[in-house]
Amino acid sequence: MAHRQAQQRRPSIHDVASRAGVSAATVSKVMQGVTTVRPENAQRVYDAVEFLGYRVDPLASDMRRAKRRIIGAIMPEFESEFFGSMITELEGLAEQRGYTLVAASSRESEAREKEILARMHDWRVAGVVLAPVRNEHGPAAGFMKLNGMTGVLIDRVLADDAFDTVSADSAAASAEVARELLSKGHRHILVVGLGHQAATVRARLDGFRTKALQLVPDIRIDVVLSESDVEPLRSLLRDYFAKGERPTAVYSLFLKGTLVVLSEFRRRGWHCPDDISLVGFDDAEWMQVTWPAIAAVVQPVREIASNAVDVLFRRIEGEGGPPKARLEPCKVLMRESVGSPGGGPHSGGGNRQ
Amino acid sequence: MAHRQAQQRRPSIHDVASRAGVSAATVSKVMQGVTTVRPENAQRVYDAVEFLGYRVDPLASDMRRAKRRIIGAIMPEFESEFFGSMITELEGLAEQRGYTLVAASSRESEAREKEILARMHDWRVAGVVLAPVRNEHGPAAGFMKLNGMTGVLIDRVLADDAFDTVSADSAAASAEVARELLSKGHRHILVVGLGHQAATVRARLDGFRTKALQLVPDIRIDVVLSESDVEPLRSLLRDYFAKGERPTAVYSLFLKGTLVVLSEFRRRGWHCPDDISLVGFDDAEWMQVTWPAIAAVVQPVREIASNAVDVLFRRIEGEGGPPKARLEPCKVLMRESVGSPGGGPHSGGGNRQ
DNA sequence: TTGAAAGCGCTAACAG
DNA sequence: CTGTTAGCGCTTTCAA
Repeated sequence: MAHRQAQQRRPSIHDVASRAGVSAATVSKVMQGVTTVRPENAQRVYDAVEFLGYRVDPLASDMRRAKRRIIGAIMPEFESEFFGSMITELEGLAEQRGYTLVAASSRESEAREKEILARMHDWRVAGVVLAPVRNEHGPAAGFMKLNGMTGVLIDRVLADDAFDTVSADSAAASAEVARELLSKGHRHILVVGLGHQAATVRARLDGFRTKALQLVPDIRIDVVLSESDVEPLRSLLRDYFAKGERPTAVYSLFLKGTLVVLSEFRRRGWHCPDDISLVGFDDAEWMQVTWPAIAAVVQPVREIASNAVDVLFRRIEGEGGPPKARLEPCKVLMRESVGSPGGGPHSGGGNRQ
Repeated sequence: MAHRQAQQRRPSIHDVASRAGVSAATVSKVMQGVTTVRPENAQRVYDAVEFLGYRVDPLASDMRRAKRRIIGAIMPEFESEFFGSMITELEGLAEQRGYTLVAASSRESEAREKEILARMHDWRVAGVVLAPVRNEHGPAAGFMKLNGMTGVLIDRVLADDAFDTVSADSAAASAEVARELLSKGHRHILVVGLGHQAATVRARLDGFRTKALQLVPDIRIDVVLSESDVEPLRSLLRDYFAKGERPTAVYSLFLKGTLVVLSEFRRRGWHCPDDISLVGFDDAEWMQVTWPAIAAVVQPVREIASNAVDVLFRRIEGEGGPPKARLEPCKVLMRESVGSPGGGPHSGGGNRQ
């Protein structure tokens, strides 16, 4: 029970000390669970703490310590389920270790990414979980390196010579998508992506292409990549289909791409899977309630988050050694949006989920 | 240009002071833009700052100031577009004012909400933007009140006697949905909601019902409310339809409800709008690319965020007066999921995008 | 086992 | 206009 009324100033360690009749140093020790305090005194401290409703000021406390118990997280956006859950996970994990997470969105801008990082450096964060906008070679990673910050890179990265990385095994997942689509009989497939995310998009594309060519050497794979932004993709795609191209399946390498593809299908009046099949990288809750349900590659958010945090704290605690690159396996959920080419209505058998 | 190499210790204000040949106090003044410093000295400080790559430590600085330039944000979740954009907006707004945003997810738990708040209080945040799990009367708001914290309540709130509130005008939006559905000829409508969000769900329900009854006194409105969680809603809904109920339209009062409704439609093989119409509170990107596109009420995220921050800073700066309750107008986007009852295939005319 | 003293990095009050 | 002094709230030697 807090006995103080809505107070002006919160009680400080000295208030506790004087009420308990000990020194601030002793209170500090008790609060940190040091065992060399006489039980009698400890009890007096506990009583005073309870009476005053005292709580340690974590910032003041960090001020004196070596490292601050804060970790930073920088994501390209907060609006998607993927990064939203990522932040939720990271926050929980940080909290478990007695750290506070400060999260910021780079809003897909490398410039902003670097500014945020500089601000986090000002905050003397103990470490940073950075999901770079583009890849591991951006200015933000450079800044971290230059300033000797400790951090881990996630998501749109493959491997780095300065930082540990944790990401989804895009290549393997894409290979599996290739296997699934080819096994359904698709022989002309369009792959849609965003070029500037280099690292991962490349891995996804290569993983898909390599496996596909290995299984069916004369498979036809078209690629529509938008270099910079999502919007151009819309017209590139429109042009592609306007030329009369008629692949039997589309594999979108990222979530917004899947939305763009769907909206292009709408425009042309095509339905999945009767007119064309679709698989997207990145799952979302709505994909299983729409009709048809959209097949998707599910990234293991929890695994990525927990590995990232593990690795990060290992570095924070001073563990050395060369940076490691972790890849976490994805799940591929084939849903109704995938059928057999030419299957037509009510014949696209073999759908799971 | 920073001339230091990857340093062990960041330069402090004293390093700058001694290099510039002035006192720390003078450096502090220069950094804060105080104009009463002799230009010559100011220049020496700037030079030293640049040479050393010095940046003020915001935490140390706050330590001495009255208030810390940190504001906290607590959202029920980060996974949805709504709260994701909310955080993005809040972060940007806080940053504009030189504040850092510390965000946390209560994960739909009032217990956790209160814990987070206590931690933020420990941090001596200048203010809090709280989107309560349930409503303005939860334990978290009580905690804030009790501890004299300054804050603003958003989203699932209507009005409070201790804090300013900012939320979407759910009632007005729901009235508009009623008007739209009735004008299309619907006379039997199911409303689906989650009871425990009391404040807003009640407003949405009442807004809808009042307007509907006013327009068509003998309209039939069924209500399926799940008290606690989303999952029970699924079976309640199943039972409802199993009884043979056959409304011509469904209005879901919250996003997850819309997903549940859609998935129930799937299960029964019903298509919108031919078999039944659907409108959901809360918009999402995917809703305009699915087939049919889902009609939705769009909450004005930016307006809510910017008003919340305005109001909050006004309080932080000591402005008095009774708490105000703001309601921001929503947009209702009627899309293909809404047609006329009995319209059947290709006759659900009058759809707008 | 304890507490006095010395700060962490910064700012504010007040002499000079 | 500038520097000295005195802290913010806490932790950490280190001597007692």
